[in-house]
Amino acid sequence: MSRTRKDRPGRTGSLTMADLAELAGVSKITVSRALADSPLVTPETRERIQALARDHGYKLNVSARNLRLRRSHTVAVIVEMKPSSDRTMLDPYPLTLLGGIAQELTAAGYSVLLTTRQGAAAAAVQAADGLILLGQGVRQDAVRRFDKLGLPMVVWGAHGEEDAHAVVGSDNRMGGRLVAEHFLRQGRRHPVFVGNPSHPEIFERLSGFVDTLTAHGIKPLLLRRDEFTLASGIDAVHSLATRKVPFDALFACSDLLAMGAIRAVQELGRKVPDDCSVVGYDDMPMAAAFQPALSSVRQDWQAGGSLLAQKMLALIAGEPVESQVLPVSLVARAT
Amino acid sequence: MSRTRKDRPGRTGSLTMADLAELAGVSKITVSRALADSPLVTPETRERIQALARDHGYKLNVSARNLRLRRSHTVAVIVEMKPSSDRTMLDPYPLTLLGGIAQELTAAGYSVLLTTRQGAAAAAVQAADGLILLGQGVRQDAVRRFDKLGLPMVVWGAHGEEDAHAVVGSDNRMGGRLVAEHFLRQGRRHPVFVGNPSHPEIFERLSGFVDTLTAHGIKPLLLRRDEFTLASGIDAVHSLATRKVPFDALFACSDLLAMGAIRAVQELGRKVPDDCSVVGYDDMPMAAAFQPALSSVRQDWQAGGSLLAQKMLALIAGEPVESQVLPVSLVARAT
DNA sequence: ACAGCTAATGATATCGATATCAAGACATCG
DNA sequence: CGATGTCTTGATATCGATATCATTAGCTGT
Repeated sequence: MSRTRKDRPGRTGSLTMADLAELAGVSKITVSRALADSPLVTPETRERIQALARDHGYKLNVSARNLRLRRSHTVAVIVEMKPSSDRTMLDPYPLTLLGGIAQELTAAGYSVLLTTRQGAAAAAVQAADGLILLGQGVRQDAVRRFDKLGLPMVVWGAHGEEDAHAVVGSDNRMGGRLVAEHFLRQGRRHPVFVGNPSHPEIFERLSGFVDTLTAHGIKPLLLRRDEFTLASGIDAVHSLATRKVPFDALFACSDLLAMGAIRAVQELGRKVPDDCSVVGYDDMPMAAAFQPALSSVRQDWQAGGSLLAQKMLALIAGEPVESQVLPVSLVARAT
Repeated sequence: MSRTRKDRPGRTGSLTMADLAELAGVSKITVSRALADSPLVTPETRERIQALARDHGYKLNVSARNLRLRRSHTVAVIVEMKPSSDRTMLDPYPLTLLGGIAQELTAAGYSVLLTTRQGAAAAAVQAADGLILLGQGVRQDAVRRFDKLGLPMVVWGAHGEEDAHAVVGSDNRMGGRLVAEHFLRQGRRHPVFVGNPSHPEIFERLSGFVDTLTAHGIKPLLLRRDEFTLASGIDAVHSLATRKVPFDALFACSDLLAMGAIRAVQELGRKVPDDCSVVGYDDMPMAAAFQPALSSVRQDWQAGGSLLAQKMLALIAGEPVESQVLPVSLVARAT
């Protein structure tokens, strides 16, 4: 029984370049060149081999090529996906960041390898040409751990004092300041920040907010809420009411939280924005259709993703890359 | 100053098993076994080698292993990302599907390779152990094209008549029927469907909607809108008003569209739901906080993602897999 | 003591592609 | 006519891991 490669059991039934070479009566390397459109082979034989490859459904073995070329045209994106009640990357908005990254990288011919920090899958990360970290603070140990891989790396989040790598993030401090100024213009006396400041980005919003207000002699209250849900916003306001804490302005660090808060304030029989103004964060599309129309700080997640990807591509190309903060803007509507 | 990249001279900078072997005074294969916790090596030498690997920061070359083992522990997810005005996978909700997939697969030790249909990046797909297709209709040529790769494949979307592969999707027809019955119970006479029926899933919603209504002697109107935005919803209602078409019930195929429509209806001086009831789709979290509280068809994208992933894992394990439709439910609120 | 057995390790081939260098065919030029 | 150069193709080594089969050391049993 002749062992032709045609009758290999099962597998993918895929031929190798060696098979093609035999079929065409040339050597492997000629096949390799022909398929790569190398000018080193006669147009005639190139055509012939390419046709052969098409007809027989030849499929390149990417692992073999990656091994030989020592690059994978793949960028790993590592997201924080702890199943806790914390805001996870599985939320729609952080995922938008991923969408921006994917769009930019695939346009450049790169693939995106999506992984979590935990899990055995982390092994695959090492095959990547670069690393984008989402959802973990910059100073976390995770960042240092991945730094050890020696891969080009870009991080999304708050900026550290002395970052060893490029960081891209929204200007959260500016977001806090804009809202503070908004409240000051309205003459509010008892502003409250609602959110989870243990999250570095949100901490920055808080500090921009607090700094601006205290500079004007106003001392805001911090109401800590870990969840970014409607219920959490409602609950936050209830908590203020039962404690009889005075408040006339709320800065919630997500739109959902803000909407919940507004409903709760209204249920207390108080008017928004007359008795209490409210500002959210992210400016989701329906913020404008909310009643009353929600004021919110807009940050462009998708643009952030694109930027992360662009910096990554630059790093891979060996160019130097700087950290960058993306400006945010306050969209002042009714509340 | 940019210290973006570790500047090692020449080489890849990382050692290989051969290097470790030399350091430990054993052979490559012993190193391989030691690192794989194989019982074939003495616990003592295993410890020694593992310590050595740690100390020297040894990193496995995944491409090499993939080549040898002929599997990559990677599942490719191919999403439709055309930059048209169509609903793209970059929208938050379809991305949630991806979140579910990622969570399930990474928990099982697999990585997710995210790619678009176009682009050279498609090459990397062939290295995957399986393929999940999102965002393209089942009967599209794209599906057939990827089918040729001979990889385990699962598709998200509407179910075809005779599918050659496993399809998972929401029960869109049921969604349409539920809304139709809701309108019938309310005694509505002039229901309108707002959305883009060229999208197979949305076409199913439409047909479930229409079939149920016509069975009760009511003929709904189709108002075609391609975008899933607030503006589009507003515009849709305006178009009805200027054409003086009578309507007393709107079924919008996204919540955003529904919210825009509601605002437009209210601006016309008509009451929701008294003069016109409205139902959206997806039941986004803030649907409940909308005023009036939005009724919506709930579909669990993330669960869909998990299910896709589970079926993929089963396929990879060689088990047979059936197509499946996920039930949806109508969350009837004020509108 | 010697055949027979297990435990631990190693030599070699292999996965499928590409880089390097060499070689044959053919044309050009002094 | 021989030397040189260009064009096309090929033989071989290599990337870094693992499978297979062979080998050695240590142990038991009668």
